[in-house]
Amino acid sequence: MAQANAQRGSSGAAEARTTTRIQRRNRRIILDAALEVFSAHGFRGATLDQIAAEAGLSKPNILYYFDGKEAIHRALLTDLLSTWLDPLRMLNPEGEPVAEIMGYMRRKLAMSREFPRESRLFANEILQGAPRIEAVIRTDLRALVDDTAALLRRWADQGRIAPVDPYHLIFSIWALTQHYADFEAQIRMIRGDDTDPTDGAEAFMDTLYTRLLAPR
Amino acid sequence: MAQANAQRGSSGAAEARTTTRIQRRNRRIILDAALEVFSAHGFRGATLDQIAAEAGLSKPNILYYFDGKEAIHRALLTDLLSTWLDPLRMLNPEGEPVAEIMGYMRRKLAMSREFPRESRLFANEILQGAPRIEAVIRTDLRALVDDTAALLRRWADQGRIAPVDPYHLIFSIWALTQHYADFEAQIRMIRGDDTDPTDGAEAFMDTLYTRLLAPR
DNA sequence: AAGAAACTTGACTGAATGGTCAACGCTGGT
DNA sequence: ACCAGCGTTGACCATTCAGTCAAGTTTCTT
Repeated sequence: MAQANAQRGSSGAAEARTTTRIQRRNRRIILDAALEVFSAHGFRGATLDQIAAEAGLSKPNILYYFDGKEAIHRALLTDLLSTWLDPLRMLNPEGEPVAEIMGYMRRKLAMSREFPRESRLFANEILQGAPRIEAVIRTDLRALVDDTAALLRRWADQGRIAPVDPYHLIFSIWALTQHYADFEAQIRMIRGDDTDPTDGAEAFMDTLYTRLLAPR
Repeated sequence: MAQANAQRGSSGAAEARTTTRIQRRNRRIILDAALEVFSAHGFRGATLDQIAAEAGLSKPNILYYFDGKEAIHRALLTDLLSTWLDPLRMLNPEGEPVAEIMGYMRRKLAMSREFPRESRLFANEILQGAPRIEAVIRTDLRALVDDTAALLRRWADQGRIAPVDPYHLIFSIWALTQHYADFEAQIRMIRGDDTDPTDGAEAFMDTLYTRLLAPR
């Protein structure tokens, strides 16, 4: 860790860093290439040369924009995390409970379909024990989940949804939606490579959660 | 690929290979150590030195028993796959449909709890696109799933379970059970490190599938 | 007991890979 | 038109890591 004048990110001092047009463009190109490579091969499996090739830039040029492999990975995860948690934040406590939960499920499934690379990047990180995002999970995500669980329990107490363990309800939505992105390879091999893995998934999950949550 | 007289595995010729006591013991030790390391760091992230250290053997000794890193990994996956598919094979077409499906779900969940390392090894492989087990998935697993799906559809046609997409039903069981092993780190960080991640999972899934499958 | 075969390892090697550096564009402001 | 500093890269390092080898030690068989 030394030079790299082209720093940005949350750790930079309060100077008015003038990011040029070229900087913005190249950083985006690099992050996109890195997402492609990291999500396909994992952190250790990815090489700077692969990222450079994918980005169409030279390796030293990559390192001109980022402090190292680790820094690129960190930048990706940081960007990802807020995006990843957004659907959960959009739960409206004032809304109709079942519709709200279904909406969350659909948003999450849509993200798996639209951002499978991000999903795999995240899955890889958690599989390794989440060493690089442990702090965020223990604080931000945990608080968000606790709040949501409390809301779900309130809804259950009011008899507006069936009483179920709110944590497992949330985990089940994560599990199902992640699965369609992370295990896409397996699903394709079983259902045929030409089928969209998420085909029918929404209908299935719709039925699943409608029956689970219907107040009795 | 050259020497390594201590070969075994499914590719060996039909000679009566006399595996000694030491060979059996050390191979088991190596595979166990490799499972530990591969499941924690992925294929590329694992090193032979780590495996050797974990096994308490020297690196050349590891290579005396296996043809290379790749061979160890292949051996693990091969061993794993049959174990992994067993619960599905145990579905009894003559049994009571809902009870059979619940039984499958419970067996799968039990495996996630008892063999989280195997689960993560498998998840890692699929995440990378399943390059090393693609053949088995496309043949054995696919056939097994197709058969099971046909059985489920028959049960639905007979009105013994609610009509649901059989493939997504199977995928959902995989997704939920794998999640508790593969995303254990995340679950622990959210629910507290002292809680068993699968606590309450069985009850939740029980409710979930009971309501989904109840004939209407 | 002794020879053969099985087992073990310290010391290497070659390739891959993250990162550095000095030198060379190129561009925008004046 | 010029030049300061941003942008770019070929050529290099240092380290890591899979795999080799020759020389040992242990175990089995008779």
